[in-house]
Amino acid sequence: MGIAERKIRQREEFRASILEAAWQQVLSDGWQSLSIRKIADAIEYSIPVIYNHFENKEAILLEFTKEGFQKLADTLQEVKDQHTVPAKQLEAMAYAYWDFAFDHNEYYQLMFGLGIPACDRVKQVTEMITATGIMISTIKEAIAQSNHPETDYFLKYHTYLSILHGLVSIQMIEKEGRPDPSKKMILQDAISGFIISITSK
Amino acid sequence: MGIAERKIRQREEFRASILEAAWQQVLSDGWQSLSIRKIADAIEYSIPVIYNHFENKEAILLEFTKEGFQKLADTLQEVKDQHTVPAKQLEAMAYAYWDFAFDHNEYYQLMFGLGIPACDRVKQVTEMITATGIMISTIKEAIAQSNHPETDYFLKYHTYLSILHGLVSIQMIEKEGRPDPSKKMILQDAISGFIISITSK
DNA sequence: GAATTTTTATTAACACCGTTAACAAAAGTA
DNA sequence: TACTTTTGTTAACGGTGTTAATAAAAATTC
Repeated sequence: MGIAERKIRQREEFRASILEAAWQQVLSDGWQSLSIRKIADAIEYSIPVIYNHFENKEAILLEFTKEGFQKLADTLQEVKDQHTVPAKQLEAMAYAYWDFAFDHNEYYQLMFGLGIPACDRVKQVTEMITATGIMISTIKEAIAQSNHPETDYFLKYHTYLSILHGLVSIQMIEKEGRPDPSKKMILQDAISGFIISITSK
Repeated sequence: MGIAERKIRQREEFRASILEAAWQQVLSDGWQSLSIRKIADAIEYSIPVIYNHFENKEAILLEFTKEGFQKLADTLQEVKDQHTVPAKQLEAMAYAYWDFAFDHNEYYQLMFGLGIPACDRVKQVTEMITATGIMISTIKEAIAQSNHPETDYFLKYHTYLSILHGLVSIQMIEKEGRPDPSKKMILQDAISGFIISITSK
C-alpha cells in the first residue's frame, strides 16, 4: 500500500513548496507584501489550493514564527554548549542572539512583530529627536557628575533607551493590557543596574 | 478679508475632525482596523475628501507618530524638572517612560511599530518556550553559583531578554540592514552590567 | 447681479487583498 | 465499469488604499 504513503509525501512536498514560495516572496519584498495570491501565482496553482494546506494566511505566518524560534533555540543551545561558566554562557548567548536577529532579520521581525512601516516613518519624525534629546542631555549630565566623565554618553543613551524599550515591548508582546504593577520591579532592576554603571565603577 | 481666514480655519477644523475620527477608530479597534473608508464614514463625507487634507493613509499615521513622540517628550521633560540630581532624573524618567507606554499604548505601538498580530501569534508558539527555557536555565545556573543564590531568576530572565530585544529592535528601527559592527559595544555595555548584577553585588 | 474661475465634494472605478461557495476534473476504490 | 473521495478551478463576496472624471458649491471678477 505505497500509494497512501506517496500521497502524504506529495502533500508534504506541496506544503513545503507553498512555504518555499512564501519565503522567497518575503526575502525579496518583506512580510508586508506577502500575499496568498502571489504564493498561488508562484507555485502556478489557483488560490484555494493553499487553503487545503493552511487554514489561513495567519497559519503560514505561524509556521515561520515557529521555525524562527526553533532556529533561535538551536543557536542559543549550540553557543551555550561551547562554554561551561554560566556567566560566560550568558555573554556568548547575548552575542549569538544579536547575530541571529540580524542574520535572520526576516525571522526576527516576524517573531517579535517589528512593524516595518514604522521604521520608515520614524525617520521623518523630528519630534523623536526632542524626546531622545532630553534623555541624552540627562545622561550627559549624569556622566559629567560621575567618577568617569570620559564615558561615551551616546553609547549609554542607546543602552538606556534599549533597556526601556525592551522592557516595554516584551511586556506588551507577552500579555496585552496594563501589566501587573509588580512588573515594575523588572524595570527597577534593569535601570538601577544601568545607573550604577554610570555613577560609579 | 476675514473670509480667507475663515477658510483656513475651516480647513484646520476639518483636518482635526479627520484625526479625531481616526483616533476614535483606533481606540475602539486598534491600528490594524483603521481605514480611510471608515474615517470617511464617521465624518459623513465621501472618501476622496480625506485626500484633500492628507496625502495618503501613511500621512495620517505620521501625524499620530509625531503627536506620540511630542507627548513622550513633554512627559519626560516634566518628570525631569521635578528632580535635580541627574541619576534621580534618569530613574524617574524611566518610570515615566514605562507609564507612558502603557497609559498611551496606542501611541506607543504606533511609534515603535509593535505589530499587534504578532502578539496573538507568539502565544501559540511553544517553540518560544524552548528558546526562553535555555535562557532561564542558564540564568538559574549563574545565580546558583553567585553570592546571592536567592535572586529572583524569573526577574533576571525578563531583564536579560528585554535588554537583548530592546537593543536589537531599537537598532532595527533606527536603520535598516546590518548594524555597524561597532554597535556591538552597546550590547557589550548593557550585558556586562547585567551579568555583574547577577554574579556579584 | 451675472458670468467666470476656483475650490470642494461625489460617483465610480482600478488594482489589490483574504476568504469561500459552487462546481469540474482527476484519482483511488469497489 | 461505476462510485466515491480527493484535488483543483472559476467566480464571487466583502474588504482595502487610491485616483480620474465630474458635479456642486463658493469665491472672484466683470
